[in-house]
Amino acid sequence: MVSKEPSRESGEEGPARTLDDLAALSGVSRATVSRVLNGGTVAEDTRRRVLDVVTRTNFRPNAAARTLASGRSGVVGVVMHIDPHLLFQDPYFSQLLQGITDYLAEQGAGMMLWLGNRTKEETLDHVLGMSFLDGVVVSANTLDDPVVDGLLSSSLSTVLIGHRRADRTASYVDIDNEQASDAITTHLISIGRARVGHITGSRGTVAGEDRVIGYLRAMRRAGLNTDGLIADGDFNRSSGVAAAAELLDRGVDAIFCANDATAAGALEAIRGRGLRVPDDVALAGFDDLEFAAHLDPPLTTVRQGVRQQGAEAARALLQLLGDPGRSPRRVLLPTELVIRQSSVGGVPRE
Amino acid sequence: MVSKEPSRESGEEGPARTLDDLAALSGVSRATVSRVLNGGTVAEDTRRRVLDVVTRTNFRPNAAARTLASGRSGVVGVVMHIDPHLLFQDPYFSQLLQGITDYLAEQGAGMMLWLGNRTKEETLDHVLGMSFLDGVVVSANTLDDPVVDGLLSSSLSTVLIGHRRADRTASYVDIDNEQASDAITTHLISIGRARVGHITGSRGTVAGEDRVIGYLRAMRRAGLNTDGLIADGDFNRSSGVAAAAELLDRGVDAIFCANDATAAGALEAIRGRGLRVPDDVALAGFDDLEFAAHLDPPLTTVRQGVRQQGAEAARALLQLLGDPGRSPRRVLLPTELVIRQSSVGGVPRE
DNA sequence: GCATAGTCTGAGAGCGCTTCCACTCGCGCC
DNA sequence: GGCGCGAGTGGAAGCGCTCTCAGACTATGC
Repeated sequence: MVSKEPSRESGEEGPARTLDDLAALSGVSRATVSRVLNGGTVAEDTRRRVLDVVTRTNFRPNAAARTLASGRSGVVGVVMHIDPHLLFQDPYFSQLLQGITDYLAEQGAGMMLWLGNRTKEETLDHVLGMSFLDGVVVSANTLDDPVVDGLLSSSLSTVLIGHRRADRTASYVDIDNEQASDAITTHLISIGRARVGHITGSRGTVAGEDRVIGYLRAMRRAGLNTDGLIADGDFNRSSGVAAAAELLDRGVDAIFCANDATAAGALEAIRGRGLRVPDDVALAGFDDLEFAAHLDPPLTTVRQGVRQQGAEAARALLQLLGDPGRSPRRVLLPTELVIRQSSVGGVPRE
Repeated sequence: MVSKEPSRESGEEGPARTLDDLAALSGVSRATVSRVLNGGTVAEDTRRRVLDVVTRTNFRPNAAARTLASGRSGVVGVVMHIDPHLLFQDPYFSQLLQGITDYLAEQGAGMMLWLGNRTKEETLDHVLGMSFLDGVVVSANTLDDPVVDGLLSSSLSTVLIGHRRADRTASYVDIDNEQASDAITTHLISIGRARVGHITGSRGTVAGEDRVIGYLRAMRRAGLNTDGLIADGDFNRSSGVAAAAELLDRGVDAIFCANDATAAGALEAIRGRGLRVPDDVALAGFDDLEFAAHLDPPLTTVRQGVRQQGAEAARALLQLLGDPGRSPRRVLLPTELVIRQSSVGGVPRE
């Protein structure tokens, strides 16, 4: 004969699988149990009684049912549509991802991840297919990206990492690439360099283009000519070697590279010609990755908190979800000019 | 007056949000729509009619409702409880992750990811809290891991990457570390080395321990003494430098390192003493990471398809989910002995 | 011609939760 | 003493889907 009413004394109860089970066990209605679990107003002793049963039975609410009934899942998507090889290679992306996962984990939010294994169309389809997602953080590196477009035009709350010049309605987190490039270029000018070259990042990326703009702005303001002083790179070391060679042929006394990896390549090229840094050619990068401080000479660069960018993006998304009426969140994170010996040789200033 | 029956001619329909909407639009019942969407038996022209409406309205089924009703979500968890720094640093983990994500994406399965940002208890709690997960792939590196224990004792279908000697019931994917270590050690013996040293991986890891066992087995079989020939490492380059120094002091004519990174460190130490590889000391690693072939001399090592391991784990999980009655899946992937000049100097054999 | 089998479809009962609404108290107020 | 009020609670209606069941109808066999 099976007793329907489990004994209160026994620590051993049938596992409670539903709110109704809990309700029966603690002698209240399902609605009250739900209130206890979700922080509604419940009398203190009722709450305690229910919570006691919850912990004793090791109850876990059914996430699907919860999502269906409430319309929110507590899960957000993270889309980094980048070649996974690059994703894990390039500290930029891995730090970004770390910043995001840290913040989300801290806030108790779940995360689904899409990397660039598939075509953009497939990825977009997969993400939108996960209809329970509350929102999504997406890396927007290139000026034009169907994944980003698709997400923005969907009903999903979306926060971009990196922004798009054309769009003034989307929420995003980014750094002010123009301003930072302007600042570091101005620094190179301020130490007496007049023929400052620039090795660009990948054309078609927001960061790459904006850094060119900042560079040009600084040069123009100083009344300096930039003819032939811009060489195309692609954010990779090898492109730095080639582009630096070009610029050296044309005669430069400083090179501002779109990122640190490129600068490392440029350094190699400069050295290869027997020139000295910074005496003959001053050098600057962008990112302040770990190795930048350990180059010889240590690299002048722009420090951007990549991890922080990830965390900020996640935070912006959660804020947006918490208050849907809220206007788009636009966050421009500050950067810091880090001057080292590759530009001011005699004056180590770390 | 609002027409309940949308005109068939108009390409412009109200967005269909539910199966009932679709049913109304295509003049069938909700059950039939569901059958169309899930591959039930439906008359061909009915199916076409419904699918037409589905695409026209750009319908996306509600994943939460689907999960609630069916009990499966199409989403699996991936738990790699490793310091994220290490995760992105070490090609082993990133390749594993790539293998998993590739396979899952290909199969149309969703993926939630947990990295080692939190304590193991928190992670376990998060994962189990996502009650809609169909199953989970978890990396089991250490002999003892509360996350792995917790998952195995939960009701969640679980596949381990790496296995646990004590457990003969869990599903796992692994390589035969013992056999592979035995083979590479035997190779070193076969080229005439008698004092073969071993630099271990991290103690407490399955891979580390099993490689020691394989090494010992080979040495014993050959009747060789191993006293003082084992030095502790931790899978990192720097530990290879230190441990190799130890072994060289004790006199060895070959060193088998628990992985390639350690071998790179050992190579450095050997060179540092002015000794030649392989003439004075033959060297072998494990993993066959990209750089192994580009060391000087190229490194003899064991190739394990890490990416494939990830893919196999994902596949094993999906198989398990497809047929719950099925007995645990235990997959031991083959490894390949890659002999290069660090052991057989004169005979390049790539 | 009728029983039988096979094919296709609709009705409807959930899945486990949230949340609106209404109801019951006990309290302080005029 | 009656009233309003707020706090606490239960009832019940969904959320959007799956899936069993039974029914309708057609094809087949004897």
